[in-house]
Amino acid sequence: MSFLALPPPYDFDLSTERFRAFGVDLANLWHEGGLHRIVGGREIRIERAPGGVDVDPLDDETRAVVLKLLGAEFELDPFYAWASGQPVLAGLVLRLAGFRPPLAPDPFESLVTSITAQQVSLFSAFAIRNRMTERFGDRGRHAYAFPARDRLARATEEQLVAVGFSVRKAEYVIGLARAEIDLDALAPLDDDEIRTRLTAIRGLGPWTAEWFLARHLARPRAWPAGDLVLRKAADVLYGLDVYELGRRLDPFQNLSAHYLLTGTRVVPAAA
DNA sequence: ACCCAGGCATTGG
DNA sequence: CCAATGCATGGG
Repeated sequence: MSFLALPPPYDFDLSTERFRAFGVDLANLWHEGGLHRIVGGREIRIERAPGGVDVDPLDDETRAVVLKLLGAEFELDPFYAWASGQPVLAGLVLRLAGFRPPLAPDPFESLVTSITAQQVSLFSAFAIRNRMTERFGDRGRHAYAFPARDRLARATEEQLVAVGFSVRKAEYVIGLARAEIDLDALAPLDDDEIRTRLTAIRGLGPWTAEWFLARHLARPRAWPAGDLVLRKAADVLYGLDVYELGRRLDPFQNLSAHYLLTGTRVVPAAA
C-alpha cells in the first residue's frame, strides 16, 4: 500500500462518484470503499488518503495510469477563479470543491465506452458493456480488464449481439478495432484534427469525438454539445442553446461540462 | 404495453 | 441540404 499524492484540491468521494452512479462498472469496479482496475495485467486497488490516494500495488506504470484515471492533470485553481464570477458554476465549484473528473486512461476503451453509451440510457449502456467486458476481458480478483483492442478485432458481430449490442453498434466496435488508425498517435494533434480523424470512422460522430477529447485527452475546450444531459442543463440552468453556452464557457468548457453533469446528480436542487 | 434514454448512419424528400 | 427512421436494452 503506497501513497500517491494528487494536486490539491482533491475530494476522493466526489471524484469517484461516477464509478458508482450508474451501477456496477466491471472495468472500474467500486468494491468495499475502493476503486479496482486492471493495470498491466494486475489488479490494483485505490483508496482514499489525506492529500491523495493509497494504491496497492504501485509501480511506475501504475502511477501514471492512476494519475490519468483520477484527473490529476486538470488545473482546478484557474477554473475556480474564473467560475467564481459565473452564474450557476459559482455555486457548483463551492459545492463540488475538489472534484476532479475521472479520465479514461486508454483511447480504445474511451471510444468503445462512448459507442455503448450512444442513444441509450447509461444504466443500459453499463449493463451491456459489463457483459462485453465479462466475455472479452481478462478477470482479476474482483475487476475485469477492459477488452483489449486486438481481442475485439478477433470477435464477431454475432458475439457482440449476444451480449446485447445492436447489429449496428457491433459493426462499429469491430470496425474500430480493425481500423488502421493508431489511436495513441492522436494525442499530439490539435482538437480539430482529432475531431476530423475520429469522425471519419464509421460509428464515431461529433458527440463521441468530443467526449474523447474531454475524457481521454482532458482538452480544456472540449464541449460535447450533442449530449442530451448537457443540452438539458444549458436550457434549464441557463436558458441558453447549448452551443451559445459553450461559447460563454470558453476556455473552460471541459471542466464546466463535468461540473454541470456531476452537479445534476450530486446537487440536483442547485443544478 | 408502452415511453424514454448522455447518437449515429442511412434513406428519402 | 434537412427531416424522418431504425436501432436493442434497462428502468419507470
